[in-house]
Amino acid sequence: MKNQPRSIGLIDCNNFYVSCERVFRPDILTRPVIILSNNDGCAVSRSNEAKALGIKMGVPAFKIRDQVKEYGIEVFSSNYVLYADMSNRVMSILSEYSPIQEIYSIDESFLDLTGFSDIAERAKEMQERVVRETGIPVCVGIGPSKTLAKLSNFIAKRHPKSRGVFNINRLSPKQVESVLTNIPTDEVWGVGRKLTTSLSEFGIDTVLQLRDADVASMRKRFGVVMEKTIRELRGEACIELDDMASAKKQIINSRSFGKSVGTIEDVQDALTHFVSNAAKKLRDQGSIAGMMQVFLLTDRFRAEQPQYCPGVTIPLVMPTSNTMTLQKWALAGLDSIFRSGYLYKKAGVILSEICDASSYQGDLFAGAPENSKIMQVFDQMNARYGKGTIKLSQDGSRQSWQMRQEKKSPEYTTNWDELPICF
DNA sequence: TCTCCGATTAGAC
DNA sequence: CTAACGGTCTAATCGGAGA
Repeated sequence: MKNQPRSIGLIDCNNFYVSCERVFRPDILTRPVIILSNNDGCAVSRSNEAKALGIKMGVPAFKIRDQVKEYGIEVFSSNYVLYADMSNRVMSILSEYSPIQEIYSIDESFLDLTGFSDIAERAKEMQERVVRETGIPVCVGIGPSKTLAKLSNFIAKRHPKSRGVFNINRLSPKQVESVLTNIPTDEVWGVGRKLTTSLSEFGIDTVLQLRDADVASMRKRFGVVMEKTIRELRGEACIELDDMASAKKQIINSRSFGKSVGTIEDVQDALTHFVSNAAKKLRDQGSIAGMMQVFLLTDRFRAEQPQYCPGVTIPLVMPTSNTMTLQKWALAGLDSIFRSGYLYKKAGVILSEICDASSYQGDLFAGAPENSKIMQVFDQMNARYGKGTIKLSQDGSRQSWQMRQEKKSPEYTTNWDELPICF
């Protein structure tokens, strides 16, 4: 039993954001489509047609304006409410196919399929069910390690012959070699731009070369992550599936502004809003934070303007998740770093030193950790009557910094008011 | 010189 | 027409301060 290879599945939604939009827009099923990042900044999801037109991942929107016009590319702002809801539907279906699921990102899930005798049929079935019940097409990659499952998924996506399912465990060693020799190292999970360059200087350009490199010397040169990657490529499962959604160790809320702002009032308004969001996330995972950082950035793409990117770290003597307390400290921090005469493009807050709210013993003389009753009521009201029903006075009341989102589709699945059809 | 810790980097999506 | 290059998260590594 122990000698049987693990069968780890990696299910990845195809062009996820584009696919979500297409579910409600059958008219764009065969058209080039792209989805822009926050602030309508960069292309972060592309349909195959858009990829074929040469639209690169992450390209700034203004740089492809001409192609958008010439080819009639359909452009959408990010609609995270919709994507999150579609993701939940997909993940929920997938969860029925294994008791061990790790939801790795909004559009990817690992499943442990080890021990199932009918892996090929299961993979096929989950793929068909997801597309039938949600409209989202997915590919399934299977391998003895997470890294090889990811690589299998890449093969499934690239080779139409696989029909969206590929299991590297079914290949002979010879076949594996011929497959891996045709894939460049940068397709490997954990190998990014820098490593690709360094590896190439070492004469390593294909996945096969990387797999067969000497572990000891590679570790010495590139570190422990590289060693794990190589072992995983050899079929040794070094990275376990992480069943439980683990509590975040750091919570960031930051945003680029729709246009740069120069007054402290505008930055205060944005910052209090970011703190509200971050504190809500903190409470949702039942945590409190012991450290807060506040930062400001001017527009780094405007080299001719004076640049100033300050930040301040604020230790919280009494860890808390109370929005009002956190906002008070954030505004004090802002006062200490804000300088007029600059145009700020982005601001944000980082909560860290996060621990469990219930485990915190508190200061003997300070009494119990800050009474969180008021925040509980606050959260309950917003949950019941809708986000933003109650908020603190300063939170996001100005519009000056709001991000651009000019092409957002309706929240089809979660908001009656946005449905395009009148009943 | 060693250790600790915050800051930076690299990677993922 | 404006003006126009994202947001979170983790882990490893770097490098300075203090012991």
